[in-house]
Amino acid sequence: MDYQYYNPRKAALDTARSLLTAAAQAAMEAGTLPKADLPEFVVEIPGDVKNGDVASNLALAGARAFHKAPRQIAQALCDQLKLEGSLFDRVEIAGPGFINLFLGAGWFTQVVRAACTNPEYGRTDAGAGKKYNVEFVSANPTGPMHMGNARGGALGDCLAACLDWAGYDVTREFYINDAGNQIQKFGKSLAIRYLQLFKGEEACPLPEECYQGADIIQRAKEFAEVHGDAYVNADFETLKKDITADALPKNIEGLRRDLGKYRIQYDVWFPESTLHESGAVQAVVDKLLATGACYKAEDGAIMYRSAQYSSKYGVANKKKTEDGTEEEAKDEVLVRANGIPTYFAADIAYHYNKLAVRGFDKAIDVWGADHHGHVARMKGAMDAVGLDGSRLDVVLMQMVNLMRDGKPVRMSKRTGKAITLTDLLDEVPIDSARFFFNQRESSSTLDFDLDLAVRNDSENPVYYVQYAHARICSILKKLEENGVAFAGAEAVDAALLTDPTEQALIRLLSAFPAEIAAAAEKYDPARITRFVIDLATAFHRFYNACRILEAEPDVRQGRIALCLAVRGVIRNVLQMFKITVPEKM
RNA sequence: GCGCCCGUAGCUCAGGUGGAUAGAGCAACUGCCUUCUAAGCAGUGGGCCAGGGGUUCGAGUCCCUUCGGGCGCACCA
Repeated sequence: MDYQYYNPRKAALDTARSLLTAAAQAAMEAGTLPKADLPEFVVEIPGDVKNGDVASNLALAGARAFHKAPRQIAQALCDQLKLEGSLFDRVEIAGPGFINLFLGAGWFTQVVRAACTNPEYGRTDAGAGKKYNVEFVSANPTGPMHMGNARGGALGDCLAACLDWAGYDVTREFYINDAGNQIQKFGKSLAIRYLQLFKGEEACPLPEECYQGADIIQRAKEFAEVHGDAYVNADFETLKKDITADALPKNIEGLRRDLGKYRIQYDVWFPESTLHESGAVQAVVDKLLATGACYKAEDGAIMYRSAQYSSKYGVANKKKTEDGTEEEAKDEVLVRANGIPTYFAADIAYHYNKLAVRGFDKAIDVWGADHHGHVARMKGAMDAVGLDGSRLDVVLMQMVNLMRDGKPVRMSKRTGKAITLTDLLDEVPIDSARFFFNQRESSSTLDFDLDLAVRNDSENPVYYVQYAHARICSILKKLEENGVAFAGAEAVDAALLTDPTEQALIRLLSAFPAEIAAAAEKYDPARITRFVIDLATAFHRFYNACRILEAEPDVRQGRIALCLAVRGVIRNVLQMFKITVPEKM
């Protein structure tokens, strides 16, 4: 059998649903149930295995439609269930009328065989090759990256991996904000720092609104080393332009290098400046003017009627006026009176580029929750330019609290400034950082325990998972040394794996492809982190309950297959998330 | 004021489109290595799921509301 894209959990649920549907039809034809439209019903994996492998509430949900007691309906359905040749070999009516189905040994055998032979077990074609663009971090190239970027990097990269494994055609993208106000501010800060080198700080003080970081001084020094004082008496705008041209590429390269160290490789680095240069920004503004979504204000600025497009995607932000009363959300500026477009204008052009020019089916943006106010207007803007706002999804992630000794830490001891991504990675292993940032759903604030992240023991969940992998490698080596070889998946019979820990392990293994698909659908890679911890736990339990080397040969073959399967799944998860996969610890 | 996120064990958190007795880890206590990695496992205790209303066979989950905490409401990005 070909196990490519095999999803055993989905197979079980889909089979159960169609068996029940067929049974309901048969019961209606046989007259044991009155003819009626089939109600909506649930087919699910119960929390407790005593309640079956798959359970359905069809009889409960159908009480009204069939005018019968749920247990009677359940009986009528079970009388018509054709389990022969299906994945199931037993059915039970329980409690108020639940129908509980029990999977046969054949299904368990398939799961183990698939998981131990298919090196890409977990991969499915659920995404049908749709083109998805995941844009994340997109930090300003004007300074170092912060904790939000650290979380966003781990989240975006691992989300992209989940989408890839779920069968989407994924592009990882970084949007370089190399145009606009903050670049002007960047240039001004650099220029002043440069002049200070020759004239002293008193002669040209750095204004409050400029970037205060030491990195700016460093770049100014680098420029001075090459050009000396040649620019001291030059026109200030010329200095700004030339020093920006020198420093900006270095900063972008720095972002690339730091993110690379964090094991993030982008497919596309997209510079905002190209949208201005190519006329793409102008083009969307013209388009919006032509449709009437935009108009020219008295002072010459181009305004966009934001609210009427964004209301579909959420309530528009109300503005508060000085006397405390509210007014309707006012129109937004796309091009200032001085002719310079706002960030929003460029952003519309950028997302238009993703969806219309490059033809992505979906654009997913990972944003800090502090930008949530922009989600509705951005989606609305997609409608306004003639696209579909639902093709843009925004994953909002909440803040990170760094914790040390149980207390939040805000500032770096070394620099006295906010802790940067580089600071974090100097202190904490990259494995821990990537794992920890994906332990919580993005919608929850995340406490990052610095003490825990550096620990080399089982309390650190990343070590716990890695240890399970190393332990399996060690067992397999031991077997090899004892001349015990794996006879191949076809020899595996899961009916011999009857220990509760073995059954639990197989059930978990069976869920892996569905878990990845769910992570992709919900944009939530954290569930894979939790899954792999659960899998490691289930393995350690199995290891303590069952001997492998001394087991009966047929049982031993099954247990070796379990080891291979678990090793493969842990390896796949860690590799997806770009975490080291140690064979020895 | 308006909007978004959160509120579950002492702490950090899980709890598919409502389902059966609300689960882990940490912390506390008790056991398990002459046997494949003890960086592991087993067990014990611990809960008005923030409060109050609703919806129904059935609510931690859905609706309304109150109270706490975080984050936003720029011709910044």
